[in-house]
Amino acid sequence: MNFSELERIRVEKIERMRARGIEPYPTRAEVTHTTVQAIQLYEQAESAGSADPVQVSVGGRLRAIRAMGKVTFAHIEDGWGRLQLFFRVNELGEAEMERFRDDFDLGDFIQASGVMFRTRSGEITLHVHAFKMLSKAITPLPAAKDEIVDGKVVRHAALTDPETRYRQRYADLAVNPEVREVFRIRARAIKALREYLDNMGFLEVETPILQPIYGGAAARPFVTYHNQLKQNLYLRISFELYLKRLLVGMLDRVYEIGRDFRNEGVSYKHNPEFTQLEFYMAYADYLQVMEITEQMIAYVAQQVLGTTTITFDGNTIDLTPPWRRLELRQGILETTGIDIDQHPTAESLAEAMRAKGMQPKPGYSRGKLIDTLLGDYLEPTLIQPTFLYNYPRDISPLAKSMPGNPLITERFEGYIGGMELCNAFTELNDPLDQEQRFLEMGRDYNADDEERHPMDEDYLRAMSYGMPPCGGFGMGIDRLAMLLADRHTIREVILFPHLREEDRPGEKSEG
RNA sequence: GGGCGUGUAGCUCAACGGCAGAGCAGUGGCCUUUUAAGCCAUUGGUUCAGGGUUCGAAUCCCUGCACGCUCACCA
Repeated sequence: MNFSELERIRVEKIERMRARGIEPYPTRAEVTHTTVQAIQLYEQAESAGSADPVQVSVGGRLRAIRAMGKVTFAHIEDGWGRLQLFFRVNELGEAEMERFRDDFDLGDFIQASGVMFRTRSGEITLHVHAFKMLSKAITPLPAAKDEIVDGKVVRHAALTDPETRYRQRYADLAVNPEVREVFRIRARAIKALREYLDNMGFLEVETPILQPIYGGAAARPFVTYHNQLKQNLYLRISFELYLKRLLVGMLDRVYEIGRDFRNEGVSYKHNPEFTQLEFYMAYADYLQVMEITEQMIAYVAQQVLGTTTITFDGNTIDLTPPWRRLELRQGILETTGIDIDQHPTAESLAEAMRAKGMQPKPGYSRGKLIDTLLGDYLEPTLIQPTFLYNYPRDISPLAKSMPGNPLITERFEGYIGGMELCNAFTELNDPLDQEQRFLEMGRDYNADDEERHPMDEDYLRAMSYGMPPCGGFGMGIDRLAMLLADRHTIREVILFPHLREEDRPGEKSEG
């Protein structure tokens, strides 16, 4: 390891400690309470009027040291909270006071034992009678100082550089407690989703991540290779086709929470790998799935935040069911003045768009043009929860057509905060129709090999055994976490988001 | 991939063609109820990398790298 001057000073402290027979990385701790438990214990004793000393042993990272000669104050922080420590020469003696001063730095993990009390200024504090090093930090944490303003911790000069925060998430988490809270929110949301679906009788399953044929979405895959099988495998871009096979096998309600991989550009709402929830429910249609969706999201918000009203990007958003339902055609008509029903062909629709001063991509299908209208004009306006429903068939190859209108499918997408959150439909379960859709898709993408999807023969074989009518649902968990934690880029809700490889010392990067 | 922007001490930031600085952190000292403790002293720099212009470059120009924003792409 290459050490900076600051680090070298700490390494020398380690050597001095070892020379004195003190282990800077002891094998075991003897911690009896968390910081928060220690404070609660004292508050209980206080309100009960007990005179018995409240003895605790706590562990945590040193976040502040205020040495004042014969007395020293410090704050430690553990995963639950923070606690002030009070060291006084009267109890510890000169030698121990000196040992603390010489051996300990900000960032070190310390164990402290003693009796809880209140200082003159009223802060519940541990009066330290004994302490030991639990783990010596060599690298100083990105410095930050705290100020208590109206009972809230205000952190000054915290680590803010996004590159450092993402590359060294451990340091980010260590000094920015609100970042830790984001990932607690995320974990609670996933737990609540599981609870909700489990209570409905859904079975959680795991399906292949390495797939011989990828499908279920339109995205370029990551490709890998199995040496013994001598074949290419693809990292899944969705779970859909495998989960629906399970309905053929009489697992009527299944869901999976896991990682999808899409070899596409990154943005504030796209990461190459992201977490998805998909569920499939036999004998349900997209209207029932719609109701489940709004109930489920409201449940999750209630469990995670204790309310169904959230704040996202400055907007107050009410997740209470029922959510607004807006036919896609109507939504586009209202935001652009274009009635897609009046334009049954791509040419006609493109002409209408040009008449409005838009620049539709040449060669786009009618469905892709509609998707452009949706993404560019309608989506940003959908701040309050909204279900857009009834999508064109040619951009919905796995969804069932509406009875009596083969060009429209029973599909909806849920939008919140101007962002697509989920996508669902009445699943296509007619194997002959499905084969036809695959063929149409192949034609659409014939020109561009990268986007063309291979025909999944085994999926058709499964469906030809008979698939019950069913509703299916997919949702980006990262985006849900963004909404619940009020974070505006996906990297803030992914612990280790992808960044370009870091320049390594000694290696010249080639132009 | 395109456009715009950023890159200076461990962290947060100044200096914008003329001696590379501050606060915090660090180091040494004083201080027995502090809490962004205070006071005194002090260390610390390949100014992202490489090239160019200039008497002189952190500053201007070029190239590269990384990051951010944005556009494109992403049923």
